[in-house]
Amino acid sequence: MKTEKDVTIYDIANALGISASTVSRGLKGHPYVKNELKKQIFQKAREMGYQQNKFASNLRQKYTSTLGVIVPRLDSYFMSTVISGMENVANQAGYNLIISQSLESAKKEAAGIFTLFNTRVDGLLVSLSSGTEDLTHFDPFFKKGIPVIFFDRIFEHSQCVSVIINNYKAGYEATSHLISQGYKNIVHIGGSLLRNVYSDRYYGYRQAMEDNRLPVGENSHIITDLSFTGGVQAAATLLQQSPLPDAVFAANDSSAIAVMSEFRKAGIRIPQDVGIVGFNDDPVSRVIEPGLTTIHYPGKEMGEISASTLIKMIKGEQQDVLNTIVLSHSLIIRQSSVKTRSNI
Amino acid sequence: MKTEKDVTIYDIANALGISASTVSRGLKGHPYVKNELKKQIFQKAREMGYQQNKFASNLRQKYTSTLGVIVPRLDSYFMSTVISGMENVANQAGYNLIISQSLESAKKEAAGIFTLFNTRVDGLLVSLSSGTEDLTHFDPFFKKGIPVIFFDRIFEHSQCVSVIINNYKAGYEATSHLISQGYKNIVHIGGSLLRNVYSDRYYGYRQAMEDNRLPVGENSHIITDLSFTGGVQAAATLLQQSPLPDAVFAANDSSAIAVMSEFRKAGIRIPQDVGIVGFNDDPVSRVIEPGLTTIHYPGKEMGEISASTLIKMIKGEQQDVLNTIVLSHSLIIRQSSVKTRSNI
DNA sequence: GTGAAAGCGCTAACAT
DNA sequence: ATGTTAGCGCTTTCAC
Repeated sequence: MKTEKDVTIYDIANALGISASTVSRGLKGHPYVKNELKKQIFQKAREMGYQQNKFASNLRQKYTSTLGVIVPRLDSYFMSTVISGMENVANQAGYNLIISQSLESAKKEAAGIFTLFNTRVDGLLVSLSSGTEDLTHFDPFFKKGIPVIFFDRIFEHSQCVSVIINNYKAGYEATSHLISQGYKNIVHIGGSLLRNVYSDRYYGYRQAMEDNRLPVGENSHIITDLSFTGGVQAAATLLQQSPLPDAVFAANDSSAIAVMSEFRKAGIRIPQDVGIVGFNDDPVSRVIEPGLTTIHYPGKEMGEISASTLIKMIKGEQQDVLNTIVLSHSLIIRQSSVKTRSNI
Repeated sequence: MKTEKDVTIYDIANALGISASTVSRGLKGHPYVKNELKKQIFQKAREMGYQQNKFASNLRQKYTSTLGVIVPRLDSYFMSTVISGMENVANQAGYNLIISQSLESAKKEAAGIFTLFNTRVDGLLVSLSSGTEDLTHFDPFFKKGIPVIFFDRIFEHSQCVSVIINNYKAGYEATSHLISQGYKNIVHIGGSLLRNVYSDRYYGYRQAMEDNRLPVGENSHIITDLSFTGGVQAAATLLQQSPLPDAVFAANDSSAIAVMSEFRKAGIRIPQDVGIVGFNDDPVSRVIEPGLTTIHYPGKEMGEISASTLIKMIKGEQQDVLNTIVLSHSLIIRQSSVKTRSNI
């Protein structure tokens, strides 16, 4: 596919009757090169259609100006906002983003990480797959001292910075809100407890229940893949319980909405009969009826902060003591969980 | 940041008492190397923590196994499914994806394209920004014969393959459906006519109106950025018209839903008073009430086909005559546009 | 200020 | 089947 030969700094040097090293220096604004000459070099470079060869440059310099990103899935609203935020920051700082997805498989994750390592990314931005059990596949990065940042779905590691929200608190707040509305028999629909995001939300839920002396039965916790379909199935399970739970706190909006939709089909009124709270503040949650109460989750900011922190680490501008960055979340109260007249 | 020296094929060669070229050949499964030796090489490589240096390899080979992607925005459901599809295919074929977004600005698009060119991507996957007026910023790619594929928001170009759906037909079908339901005063909310996706949908709409001898007034076409907010504004404009239109065909689901929501707030019944059709089949459209009639749009497949075609082109396996790939869409009829008893 | 020259690590022609 | 060797294009001492 590649045809014509590329213009190199040697070609420019020849055309100008100077040496390649001077061209190299001139092109990157080295102070030793006379301004006059610099201009000529730039001029000639443009004229000849010069394109710098990053491989050769990288080969010498040992860095790539590339950040690796690996996430469970690309096709969720939350993840796309995160990545959008990362792209903004990376781009402005002169970094490229190489993106891959694990599709929730630990194996695919390991393979992706390996590829990114071979691609010699300067740093890594990671949100773990639901199946990941340990961090051994990151060892090459740790050994080489290449910075790794975990965001959202993290794993505690002394060498890594984590960017998260306080999922425990969010889970606690969501549940407390339901309790304050008079709901008592509250069920939690969550994801794999291997992942901090889901275990924290779950324990937050439990704590809130306990603090209010509400019982948590063994049927009160359903673990799903948090897909819409998973939510439909969970709803079917719940509909067989008697008594029916009077509220559901789901660890994401998709499953919350699936449950809401199935319950309504079954003639259950939301929020009068059953209250529902989701998680993520997906745009769906504000247009659906009734509006879904949910936890707002700063995706774009999470992406921006993760990327900018990573870049600082790469440049050695980051203090080593930094370990965790916690972003603030907020409970967005809509109609799906409000029994009383008060409304927002 | 980079500390310890990397292990090279020379180190492996030394350790094994053989030459670097044999190691190189062994590592990539060259048939000339004895199986026995191959095993030793792999074994040693793993033992020493060898990591292949892609720069050096690329520098020699002149290709990068990297595909550049540039899209208007990353944070839409449609785009994230497209990219997810691309990532699947690229990854399986051993390609990396470098992704950047133009944020609908022609200037940012040009800058992104330039960076991708310098990064020496082997090929380009592009969906144009709404502001792009010509293709001059792609010239470096065309000149060098690097394959470019346009998907969704395309620009006709003899050297490029385009992957699209038939937006004209989709617009025609959406509008015809509304007409068949008895709606007559149908308004279209669309995007920039510079982009095929929006102009085609618009002309499809017009043609359907014309074929049914329905008038298209000058107020019948509102151009917005197709955001939710844009939809809210469009709704405000429409609410001032008298008579009120009795149906809206919007070029995406976000604005359709915004209009639906605003109209309902104003006491207008959907679909009895006003019928609404969107575009994209965003997951929202099936959970909202009433369900939104919309055009299903195969995002993931569009991504997969674009990527696999690009890879074929890079490898020279693609026939040159190929110019456009049209994927099929379908009209998903839900409640928002159905006046009669028939329902799906 | 500018030039000469030695690599960076890998690959591929050529030799054996 | 394996080794030798000459670059790929750039950066970076070290001279001058």
